[in-house]
Amino acid sequence: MNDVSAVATDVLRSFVERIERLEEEKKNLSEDLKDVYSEAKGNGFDVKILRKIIAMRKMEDHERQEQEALIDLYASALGMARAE
Amino acid sequence: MNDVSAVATDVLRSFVERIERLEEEKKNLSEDLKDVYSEAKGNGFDVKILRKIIAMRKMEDHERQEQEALIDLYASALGMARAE
Amino acid sequence: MNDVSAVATDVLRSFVERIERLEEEKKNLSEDLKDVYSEAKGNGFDVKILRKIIAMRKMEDHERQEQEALIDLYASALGMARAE
Amino acid sequence: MNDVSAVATDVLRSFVERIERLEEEKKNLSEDLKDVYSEAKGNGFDVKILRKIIAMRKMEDHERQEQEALIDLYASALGMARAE
DNA sequence: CACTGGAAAATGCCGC
DNA sequence: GCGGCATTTTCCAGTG
Repeated sequence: MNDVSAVATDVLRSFVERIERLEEEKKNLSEDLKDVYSEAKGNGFDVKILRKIIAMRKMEDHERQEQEALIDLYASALGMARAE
Repeated sequence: MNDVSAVATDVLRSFVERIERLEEEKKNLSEDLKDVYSEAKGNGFDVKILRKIIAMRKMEDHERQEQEALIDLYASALGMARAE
Repeated sequence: MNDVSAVATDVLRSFVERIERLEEEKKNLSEDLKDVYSEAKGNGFDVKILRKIIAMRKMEDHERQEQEALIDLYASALGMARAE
Repeated sequence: MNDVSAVATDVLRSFVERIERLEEEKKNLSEDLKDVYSEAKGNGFDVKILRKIIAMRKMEDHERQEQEALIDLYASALGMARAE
């Protein structure tokens, strides 16, 4: 194997390692999340409802951003119409 | 509000915060991952293939072989030529 | 509301309806597809593999071969044994 | 090839055909959708905004269903029988 | 012609 | 163990 591909191989290997490292961390966080839900369950909370609450809070956030985006969108659409 | 439900509310709030915190961290890692793939792309690697490689490494060898075998089986039943 | 915008409103409404109609039909087809896969599963077929087969058939031969070649290249650079 | 696998092959082939047929139909609908959006654009509508409107109508629908689901969820968590 | 955002598909997880 | 749901990942069309 020549030097060029040897270098590329090293770079590839490095990317693969970084990716696998990050995915490992993500997996750990997923497990932490599962644990927190379990703990909540152990404290008498209904996990399904808890998830729903989290989802709704996320959605409200998202919704707010959507509204903003829509306003921007209309604004630019009207701006473009005027420009032409 | 009585003491009992006040306590429950606090506990609930605490769970929600922990969950949202963890989800935030996961989201950050996902962005980091995206960045690494971008960087790899910038270095001339094919992201799609890279993802496939990562997936293959995740899979155990025998598992992968079983899957390949099944694909071959179905493919040959359908008269498909497989790439060598 | 004046005539011009009344007309535009009607036209808009008509587009929205046509779009939603088409999306509804698409959704129905997606459900049909799910059903067929379920039925295949009930007949002993491995759905995951079946999906892979369908994907392979969609891909042109040379395209598939190029992809396989790249995977081999990356895999061998990483010292991964490929299933034969 | 013996009779058993010959039969299985036929069944497999039949599933593959049904799936590909359905996917073909879906693809056609996607193209129809694209055409409608194009036509709307030709009539002076902003496609991006149009898509947003469609999405919002879908979301409002979805939202309503979510609310219903949440009520059911709380009701069942509290052990309340809901009217059927 | 690469990039972004949005649609579609696939995977994994949960309760039953 | 299976089906349904939610999340994640992949794909693709439109845009600059």
